[in-house]
Amino acid sequence: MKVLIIEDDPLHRSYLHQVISNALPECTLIAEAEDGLVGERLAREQRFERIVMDLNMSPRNGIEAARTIWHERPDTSILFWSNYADEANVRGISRIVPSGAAYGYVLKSTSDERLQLALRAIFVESQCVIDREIRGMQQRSLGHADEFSESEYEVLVDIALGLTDKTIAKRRHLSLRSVQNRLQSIYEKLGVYSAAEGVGRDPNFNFRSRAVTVALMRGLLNHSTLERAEGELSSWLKRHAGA
Amino acid sequence: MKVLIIEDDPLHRSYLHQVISNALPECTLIAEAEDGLVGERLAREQRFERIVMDLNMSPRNGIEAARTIWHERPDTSILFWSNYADEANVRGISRIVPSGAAYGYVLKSTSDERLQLALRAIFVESQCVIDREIRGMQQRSLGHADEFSESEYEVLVDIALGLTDKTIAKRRHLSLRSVQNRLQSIYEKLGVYSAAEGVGRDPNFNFRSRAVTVALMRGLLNHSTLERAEGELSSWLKRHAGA
DNA sequence: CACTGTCTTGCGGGTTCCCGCAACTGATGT
DNA sequence: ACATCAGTTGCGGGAACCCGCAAGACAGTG
Repeated sequence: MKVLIIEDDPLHRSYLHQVISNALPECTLIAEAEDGLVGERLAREQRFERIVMDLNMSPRNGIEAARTIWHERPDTSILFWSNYADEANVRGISRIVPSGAAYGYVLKSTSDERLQLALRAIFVESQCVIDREIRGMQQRSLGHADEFSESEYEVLVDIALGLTDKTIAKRRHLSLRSVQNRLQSIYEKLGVYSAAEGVGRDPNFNFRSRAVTVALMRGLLNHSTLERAEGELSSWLKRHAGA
Repeated sequence: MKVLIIEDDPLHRSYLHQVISNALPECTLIAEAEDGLVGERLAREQRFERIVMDLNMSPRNGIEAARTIWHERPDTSILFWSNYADEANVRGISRIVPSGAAYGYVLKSTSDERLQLALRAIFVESQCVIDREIRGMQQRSLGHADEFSESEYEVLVDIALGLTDKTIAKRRHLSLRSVQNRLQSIYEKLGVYSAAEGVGRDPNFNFRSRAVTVALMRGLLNHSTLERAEGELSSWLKRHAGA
C-alpha cells in the first residue's frame, strides 16, 4: 500500500507522515508533496491511489488538485484534511467527487484517534468519512429554508465578482427580472436586510455589497472559490467581447 | 527571562517552544496559550514581557490580544508569527504598536535560522524585526500612487460592510459627494474599472461590490478586520438609531 | 381535471449609485 | 500677493438597482 501526502505546511506534513505510518502499518511507501502541482504530478507518475491532502495551498489548492487527479483516475481515495469547515469547500468537493469514489473530510482539529480511524476506514474499507462538524453544516445548509440552490449560488458568485444584473442575465441565460428575483432570495437567506433583527429593510444598507461580505464571513465563499470563478469569468468575457 | 507563546495550532506551538528554547538558552520559563483570551489572561497574571503570537486565531485574534496586552503594559515585546502577509494585518498592527515598543513580524514560512535571529533581536536587543516580504508590501502600498490613505481605507471598510453612501457620509461626517469622490479613487486604485487592462470603464461591472472582493483577494481586508468593523458599526447604529 | 406551489418574465417606478462640471477652502511655496 | 495643488461640496442627470404586482409555464397531487 502506498500513500501520498499533499500538504504545504512542513510541520503538518511530518505529523501526517507519522500518524499514517502508525495507523497503516501495511503501508510500504509514504510520499510527500508540498503543493497541489507536484501532488498532481506525483499521483500521475507513481500511480498513487490513496491520497491525504490539505485544501488551502498555493499555488493550486486542494480542490483543483483533486479535480485533475480524479479526472485521471476516478477510483482514487482522497482524504481531505483541512483547517476550516467552509461551506465553499464542502460544496466544491461534492461537485467533483466521482460516483463510487471513497473520500473523507476531516478537520485538523480532530484528535489523533479520529484521524487514524478515518485513515483506515477510507484507505482499507473504502468507506466515506465526513467529520461531524461538516455533516452538521451540510444538514443545516441543506435542510433548512436558507439552503442555497445551485442557481442561487451561481448568482451569488457573480455579484461577488462584481457583475451587473444585466451581465449576469446574459451569462446565465436568464431574464433581467429573474436575476433580480434570485438576488432578492439571496438577500433574504443571507439575512442582509437588517443588522439588528429588525423586520423591515434597513435603508442604511446596500444589500448587494453587504451580501458579498456576509457570504465570505459565513464561509459560503472563500478566496480560492473566487479566484477560480474570476478565471472562468475572464475567459467568458473574452468569448463574448463582441456581443 | 520568560516567554509566552500564543498560538492555536498545537503542532506550531510545540515547534515554537522548541525553537525558543534553542535560541534563548537564558530562558527559564516558556508558557503556552491556545487562543487570544487565555493569552491575555496569562500575560496579565504572570507579567510576561516577551510574547510570540499567531495572528489568525479564534476566538480573539492576535491583533485584538496584542491591543489589550499593549494597553496594559506598553513595554511588552511581541513577535507576530503568521502565515500571511496581508496588508490588513500590517495595517492593524501598525495602528496599535505603542511608540518605543519592540515588535516583529515574521512569516511562518521563514527558515529556522531567521526565526531564531528574530527572537534574539527582539527579546534580547529590543530591536524591531520585520520580514522582507512584509517590508516590501509596506513600501509598495505606501510609496506608490495606489497607496490608500486612512480615510479612503475607512470608506473601503464601510462599503464592505454594506453601507449606503448616505450612511457612510453620516458616519464619517462628510458630504455625500465627498464619499463618492473617495469611492472613485478607491475604484481607481483597486483597478476595478476593467477586468482586462482596458482603458475605459467596463459596463459589465458593478464597481462597488467588485471593489469588496478585490480588496479581500489582495489581503487589504480580511475576515477579522471585517468582524471587528462589524462590531463597531452595530454599536454606532444603535447610538444613531433615532437620527 | 382543477388546485397548488414553484419558477420565470415583463412592466412600472421610486431610490441609489456613479460621475462630469464647477465653485470654494486651505495649505504650501515662491 | 499670487499661483498651485489637494480636498470638499453642490448640482444635475443618466444608468443601475431594488422590488411590488400580475400574468404565464410547468410539475406534482388528489
